[in-house]
Amino acid sequence: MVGQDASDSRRRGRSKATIKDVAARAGVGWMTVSRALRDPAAVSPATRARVEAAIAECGYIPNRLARGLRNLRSHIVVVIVPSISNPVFTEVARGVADVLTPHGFEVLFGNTDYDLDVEERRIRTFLQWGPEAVIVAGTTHAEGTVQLLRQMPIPVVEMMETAADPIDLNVGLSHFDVGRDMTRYLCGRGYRRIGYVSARIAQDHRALRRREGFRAALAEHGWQPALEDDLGEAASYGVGARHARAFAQRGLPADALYFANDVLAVGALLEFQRLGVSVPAQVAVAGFNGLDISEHVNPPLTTTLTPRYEIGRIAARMVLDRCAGVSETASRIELAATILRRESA
Amino acid sequence: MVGQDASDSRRRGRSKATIKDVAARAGVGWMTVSRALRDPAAVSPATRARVEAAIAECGYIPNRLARGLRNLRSHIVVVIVPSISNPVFTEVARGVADVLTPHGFEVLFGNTDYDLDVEERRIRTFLQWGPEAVIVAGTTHAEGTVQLLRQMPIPVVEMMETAADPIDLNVGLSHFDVGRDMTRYLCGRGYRRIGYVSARIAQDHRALRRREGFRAALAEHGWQPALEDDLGEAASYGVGARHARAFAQRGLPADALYFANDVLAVGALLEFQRLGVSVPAQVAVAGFNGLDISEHVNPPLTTTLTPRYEIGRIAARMVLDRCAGVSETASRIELAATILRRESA
DNA sequence: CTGAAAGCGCTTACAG
DNA sequence: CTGAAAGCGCTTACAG
Repeated sequence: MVGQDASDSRRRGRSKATIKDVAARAGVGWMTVSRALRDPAAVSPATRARVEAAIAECGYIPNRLARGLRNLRSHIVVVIVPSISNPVFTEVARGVADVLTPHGFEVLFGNTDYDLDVEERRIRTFLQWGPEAVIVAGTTHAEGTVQLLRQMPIPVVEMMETAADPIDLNVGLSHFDVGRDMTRYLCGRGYRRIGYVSARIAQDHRALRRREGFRAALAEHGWQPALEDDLGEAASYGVGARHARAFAQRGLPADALYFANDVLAVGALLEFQRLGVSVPAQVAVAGFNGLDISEHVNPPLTTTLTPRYEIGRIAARMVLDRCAGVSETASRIELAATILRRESA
Repeated sequence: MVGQDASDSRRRGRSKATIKDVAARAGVGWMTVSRALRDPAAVSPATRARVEAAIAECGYIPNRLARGLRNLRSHIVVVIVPSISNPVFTEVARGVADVLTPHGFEVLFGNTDYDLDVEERRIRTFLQWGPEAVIVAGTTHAEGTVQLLRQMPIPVVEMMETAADPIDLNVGLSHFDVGRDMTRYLCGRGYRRIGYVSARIAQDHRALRRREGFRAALAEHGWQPALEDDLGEAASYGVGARHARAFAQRGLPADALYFANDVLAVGALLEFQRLGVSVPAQVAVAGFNGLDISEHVNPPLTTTLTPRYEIGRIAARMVLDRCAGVSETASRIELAATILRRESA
C-alpha cells in the first residue's frame, strides 16, 4: 500500500454545472439551452454557437435522472441472467447492449446466482429505476416474480428457452428438442449405453429440460439411461474432470456421456486424455453450448451450438419494436439449435 | 415465429402508482409514506401498518430516479472495461457488484472494445447518470478522458495495473514485474531462446508492459528475444492455435513461448498436442491470467494468476470508503501476482 | 426563434 | 408523530 490522498473534493458530486449555469454563461434562457441540446435545428445558428461554447466551457453534462423523471422515460432496460461471469450470458448481454446502446438505452445487467428468490429481489430493485423493459433469462420464476412482471406495463422478454405460457415476449430454443436431438444423434452413431451428466440440475431448469429430451429419445428405442449423474457442485472444468475420474474408476459404465454443458464436457474430455481413456473409442463425449474451447480440445467436442449473441440481439429488437409501437413483430420466436458434429461423439 | 400479441398496455410505463396514490389509500399524507419507507421507526405502528398495507395493495415501487434527483445522489457506480465478454473482466465486475450491491448501489457496466475513443464516449454517456464513482480498467486513456475524470468531483478508480500518475485511486499489479518475473522463471528453468507472442498488442497496454518486463529480464542475461510475434486478430483459442501451427512450420524457432494471455497459450498448447509437438520437451509454453482452463489442459499451463475478483472487490471498497469519508484507506494498492508453476514450462 | 410557467416523484428541512 | 412547502434538473406544452 502506497500513498494517501483524501481529496475531499471527490467525496460528493455536488459541484456540477446545470442547464441554468450554461444559460447564464451563454446569455440565453435555460429553455433555449434545452432546445439546443435536443433539437439544434430549432435554434438560430448564432445562439446555438453561443450555447455550444458555454456547454464546453462549463463542462456541462446533462442529467439523465432529471430527464428520465420529467419524461417518465428512463431509457433503461434491465437484463437479468443467472450468472454474470458465465460466457454464455455475457454474450447474450453483449447482443442486447449492441442493439440497445446505439438507441440511447442504458442496460442494467444483474445476476441471480441461479436462485429464484434472488431473481425476484433483483428484479424488484431494478424496477425502482423505472426500466422501459425487462429481459430475463429463463421461463421458470418465483410466483411473486411472475405476478410482478405480468402487471408491469412494460415489455418483458423471457429468453434462452421457449415458454409454454410466456409472461409477454419470448425468444429461445426448445431445450427438450436439443436434448432429444443430441441423444438421437448419439443413438444414430451406434451408442447404446448413454448417460447424462449434470451439475446442480435442480437449479438449472434448461438442463433439466434437455434431460427430459434425452430420456424421450432413449424411450423411442425402448432404452434406459446408462446413468444419470447429477453433481452437487456448480459446473466447472474441475467438476467435469472429477466425474471423468470417478467414471473411469467405475469401469466406464457407459459408451457415451452427454454432459449438461461444455464446461463439464471439456473438463471430462481433458481428464480422459490424462487418464489414457480414448475418446470416442472407449467413451464418447457430447456437450452443450458450443463454447470456443470445445472446438480446440482433442478430439474436438461434439456439442450443440446455442445462438447466444443472436438471442440477445433478438430480445433487444423485440423491446425496440414494442417501444416503437411496431405490432407486426412476432412475440414468440423459437430459434434453431445446430449440432456441431465433431470427433468426440 | 409463432404468436402475435400487441399488448398496447405494455408499450409505456405510465400507469404506475406513486407515493401520493399510496398516501390516499392509506389515508395519510405523502410525507408519512416517504418516512415509513426510509425510517419506519419514526412512524407510529398503526400508521405504519396502514401504509404498508397500502403499498402492497398499490404494488407501489419507489422511483429511484426521483429519489436520486432530489438527493443529488444517484447510488450508481460506473464500471468500464475493455471487453464485457472476457472472463477476466466479468470476474472483476462480479467483485465490484458483490461489494457494492449490498450497500444499495447499482452498477452500470460498460465495455470499450479496447478502443480509447469508445472509452471516452462511453464514460461521457455514463456520466449523465450522475454516478457516485467511476471504476475503469487500465491507466491509459484518451486525453479527453483523463481531463474529464480529473475534474469530476467523484472518486475514480483505475484498476488492473499500477499507475505511475493515477487520476485518483488505483489498484492492480505491475505488469512490468509480471512479465519480468515470468521471464526470469523461464530463464531459471534453463530456457534460452524465449519468444513473446501477443495479439493486437498496440491496444493491449498491459500486454505491452509485460513485454517490456520480458525484454528487461532477458537483458539481465544479455539475451535477445528469440521472437516477438504480434498477431493481427483479437486473442482467441483459434489465433493461438494458428500461431502454434505456423511456429511448428518455421521449425520451432524458440525453446519457450510466453503468450500474452491464457487464451492464446491454451489454443497453442492444444494445437501442439494435435501436431505431436511435445510440451515442454520441444517447446515450453507460458500464459497469463490463470483462467480455470489453464489448470486442466495437458500438460497444465504455467501462468501468472491475476487476482481479478479481488481487484474488483478492492476497487469497490475504495469507493465505499471514500464515500463514507474514511481517509485512512490507501489510495494506491499494488497487488502481488503469483506464478502458477505447472508442467508446461 | 425564444422564454416563463408547471410539474415529473421524491426528500429535506421546517411547522404544528 | 404528522403534514404542507420548496426544490432537485430537466422538458412539455403554451405564449410572445
